[in-house]
Amino acid sequence: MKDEFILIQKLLDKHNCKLTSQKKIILKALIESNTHQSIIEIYDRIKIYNKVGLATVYRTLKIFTQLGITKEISINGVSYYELKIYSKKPLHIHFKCIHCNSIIDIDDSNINLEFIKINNYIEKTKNIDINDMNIILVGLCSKCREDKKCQDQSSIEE
Amino acid sequence: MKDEFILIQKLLDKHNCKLTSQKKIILKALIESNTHQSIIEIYDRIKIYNKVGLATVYRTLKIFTQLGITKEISINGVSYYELKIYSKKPLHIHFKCIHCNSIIDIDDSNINLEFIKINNYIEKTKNIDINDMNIILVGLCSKCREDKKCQDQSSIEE
DNA sequence: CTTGATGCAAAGGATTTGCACAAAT
DNA sequence: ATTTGTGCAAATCCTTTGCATCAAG
Repeated sequence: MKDEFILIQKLLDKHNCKLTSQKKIILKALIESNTHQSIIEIYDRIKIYNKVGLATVYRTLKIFTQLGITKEISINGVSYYELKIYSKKPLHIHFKCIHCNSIIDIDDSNINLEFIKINNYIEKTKNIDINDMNIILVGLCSKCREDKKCQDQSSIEE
Repeated sequence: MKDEFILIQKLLDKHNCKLTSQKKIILKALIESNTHQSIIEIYDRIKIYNKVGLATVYRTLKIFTQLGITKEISINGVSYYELKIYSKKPLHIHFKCIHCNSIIDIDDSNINLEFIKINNYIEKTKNIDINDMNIILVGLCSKCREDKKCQDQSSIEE
């Protein structure tokens, strides 16, 4: 754990930010979870054992995102955050099921490779710099897809 | 214009929705603009000549999006809408400049083709149905990129 | 003792909702 | 008449901000 904080410490230092106990608590929550979390989820999780204000969670994750420590994804007007540094899945896309509303990570090195290629192509042809890529697929997850199949089946049988 | 409303009329009928004068006004605003617009932008645009409430714009675009008439994209907690049916660029991605905050459409048939391939691959390997794809790239647009270059240049010269 | 960080409560902006009324079959 | 849509204002949800206080060099 200590090791992981060194780079973050440096990043914060560079921007005159202090690695306070609250920031450590929030970082811990990010490290412990291996997926995106909303502010409220993070807040509810840490407030049980620690005294941290909601506003601090908002402020901290905003700073973390500016420094590239976390990544922010916005779905239906709500922001979710996940660790970017040290992540086992640094580039991954999200899938939102229209039926059960769950948000699933899709992490596949073949896909990631394709996206990197596309990004390079866009950067060259459009003369822009791309720092980040947010992809959200929307559709039916495998579970709801099965459920729906069964449902359709039974309505035919009626 | 009339022709374009027939399919929409049918879609609305199927869901027991009426194609009211307000819905026509909003549709017109969507057709006239060839890019994404926020609710407020649409509202401000139409309220000059027509009496339409803000809530109606919200309600209408929610229905339109459910029926697949419009597409919703959410950036920084704000929803933007664009016509999906009859669109000249049915599949396109958005780019947000971190410097000037402008949101630019990127429409390129090569890119679109690649995305379709990736979608097919994901559908097969992950056993899901994909209805929609939201892609937002974040970075520096060509203009700000140039501005920054000049700035860096001058700071070197100092 | 100065600078930045925090917690709280209040304010803000985007969106939704309750309700009485209007429109259209 | 019945159903659906509308405008308005109030309510709601997520997020930001002002301010007094706290923590640390």
